[in-house]
Amino acid sequence: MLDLSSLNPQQRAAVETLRGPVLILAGAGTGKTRVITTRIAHLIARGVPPGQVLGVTFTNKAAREMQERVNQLIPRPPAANDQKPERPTICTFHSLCVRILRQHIERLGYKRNFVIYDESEQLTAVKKILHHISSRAEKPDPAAVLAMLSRFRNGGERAAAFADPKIRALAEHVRGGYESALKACNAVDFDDLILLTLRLFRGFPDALAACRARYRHVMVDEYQDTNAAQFELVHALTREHRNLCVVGDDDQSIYGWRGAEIANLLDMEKFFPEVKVIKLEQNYRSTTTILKAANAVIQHNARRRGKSLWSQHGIGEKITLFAFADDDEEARTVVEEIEFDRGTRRIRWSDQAILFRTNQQSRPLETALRQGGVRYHVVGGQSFFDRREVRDLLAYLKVGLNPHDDISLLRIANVPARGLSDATMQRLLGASQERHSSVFAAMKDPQVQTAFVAKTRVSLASFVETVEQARARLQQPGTVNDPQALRTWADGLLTGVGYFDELRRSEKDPEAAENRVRNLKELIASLDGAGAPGATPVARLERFLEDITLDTQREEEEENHGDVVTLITMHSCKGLEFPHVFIVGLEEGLLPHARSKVEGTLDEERRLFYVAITRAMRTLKISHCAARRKYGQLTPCHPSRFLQELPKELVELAEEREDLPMTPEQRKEWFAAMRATFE
DNA sequence: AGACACAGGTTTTTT
DNA sequence: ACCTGTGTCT
Repeated sequence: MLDLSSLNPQQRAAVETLRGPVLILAGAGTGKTRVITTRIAHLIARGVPPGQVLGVTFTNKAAREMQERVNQLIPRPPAANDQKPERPTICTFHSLCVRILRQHIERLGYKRNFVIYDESEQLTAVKKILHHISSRAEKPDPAAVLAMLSRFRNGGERAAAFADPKIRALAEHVRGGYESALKACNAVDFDDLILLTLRLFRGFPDALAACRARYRHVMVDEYQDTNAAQFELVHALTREHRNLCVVGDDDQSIYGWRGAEIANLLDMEKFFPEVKVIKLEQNYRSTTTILKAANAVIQHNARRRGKSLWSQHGIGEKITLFAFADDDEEARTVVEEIEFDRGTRRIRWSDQAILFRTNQQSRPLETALRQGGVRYHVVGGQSFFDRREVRDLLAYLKVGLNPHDDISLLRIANVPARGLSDATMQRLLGASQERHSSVFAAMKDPQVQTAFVAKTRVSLASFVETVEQARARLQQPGTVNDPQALRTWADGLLTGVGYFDELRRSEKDPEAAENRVRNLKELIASLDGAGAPGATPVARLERFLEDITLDTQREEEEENHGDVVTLITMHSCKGLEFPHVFIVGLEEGLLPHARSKVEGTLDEERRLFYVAITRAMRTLKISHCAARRKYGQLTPCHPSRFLQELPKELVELAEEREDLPMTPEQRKEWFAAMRATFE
């Protein structure tokens, strides 16, 4: 039997409320994941078939963690009879929808092997349409149009109201073309995954009925981050049986700018009047000082479900407030503090985190850390999958699967150069639009071919041949039982087209070139592990691409190992905790960000500060500067208004220090001397 | 096609 | 300051 005795009364109530709608308001550090996983285990212990339990998260990381912890809690079913033991479904919104769509999407006029476009592919599609529309007067920002498009499609009308009317108009204008362009490529984007599932449910009640019957108990994590479409999806599944348990924290809603509707959580009673609300307020992470500060700050927000964190961890140290002359001094002193803590209090680098509002703030910090000889890693930022060569490889793989995927085809058509110039591709694109066909189909069309000079026709024919051969080899029946078939295929494809040679040639630095090649080879090697063993190479490749598109962070955790300081934005630190936290750049214009004043999202900026504060377990240091280098210019700054919301008695000002040596050499010596002192 | 110069625009980010 | 996209020249 499941042991609930170590839970506090609120946690226990949450775990034991098994039927009907439940809202668990889980403050930062209140054992949320533990409650969710224990509740799932409890459902199963009380006789709910595991297969009827659905847990939905936003990130793959959260899904993995939950999956693991649930597995530890529920007894392994006897592995006897050859039928697979049922497990609860714990996955992200998007992978849930992929599962549903892989079964039913043909009813919506897509082919079952649809590809999923990631953001850069979406952007390419938008750019192409904007180009086509060709509003010569001004050059619109495609990223802004795409963001607005996403808002519209997800039903975030309210949020879109503040936006630039030009962008709005453009987004509305582009919408039709964008949607049909993707559909023509048999491609769906992240939003489509949710929206098409909704369309499926509306158009085909039997599909909805099947999903309702399958998922009788639904839990949703980070509910404050759901957008209108996700909200509808959850409601479609649970409206009837009403076994919906949502977990979240309105005070930690920091993704409004990308469509999250905090109202979904605040107005839960509107749709589920009988909802049972449970507040988790006992925090197991931070000192009382830190929690008092967090409570005081967040109380300045108007519309919220009241909640007040407390803990038994004692008062702890006061919050230290630093005032610096500029961002360089800030960075240097942060490093000095880290090294001082390490020397005097044996605090490891890995117990320290530096939090900032914008990514560009990491630059001076990184410089100072490197000069001080401190190991660090930056969370987020440029992803492995944004690298040019990785995108090229993925495009090749996608074309192998589906040559009618225009975005991928256009990406690789002339990489490496094979005589298909931009002009040629533009004409092909035009021809494909006239014919309502894919670019690849246009390439094969004899009528289209006659429009090109002989040399180009040869290049075209040879490219078409390359693609078709690659596809034929991928589908060869003999390769089913070779676990390395995919790797061999992909490596052969890239080698055959001369991609590796091109990569080596185009990179000046030979070492960097080898690095890129090695990265690619490793990624190709990982194809071996894709999909179910014994499945066809096509199926395994589909699975591989799906996993990569839906889970871009998966490899990045390896760098997390070892004794290194964490540099992270306030947005990506949600869900994490660190013994010692430094929040830098508490200035008007940065936090709250200048843009938030225009957009009227001051509340969300305050929540961001709240999230940052509540990451700290033991000590918290906060700093602001009198001036900061912005776009190359030293600009004066004023302390953030949020600093005044910190109760005075919880804060102490950092002592003035004598100036540190300024040149890098002197500073290195200074740090060496300090280290020597503590040895 | 590739190298170079110039203009413009700089929040947050997962799937 | 720095990165991206675009335009021009070879």
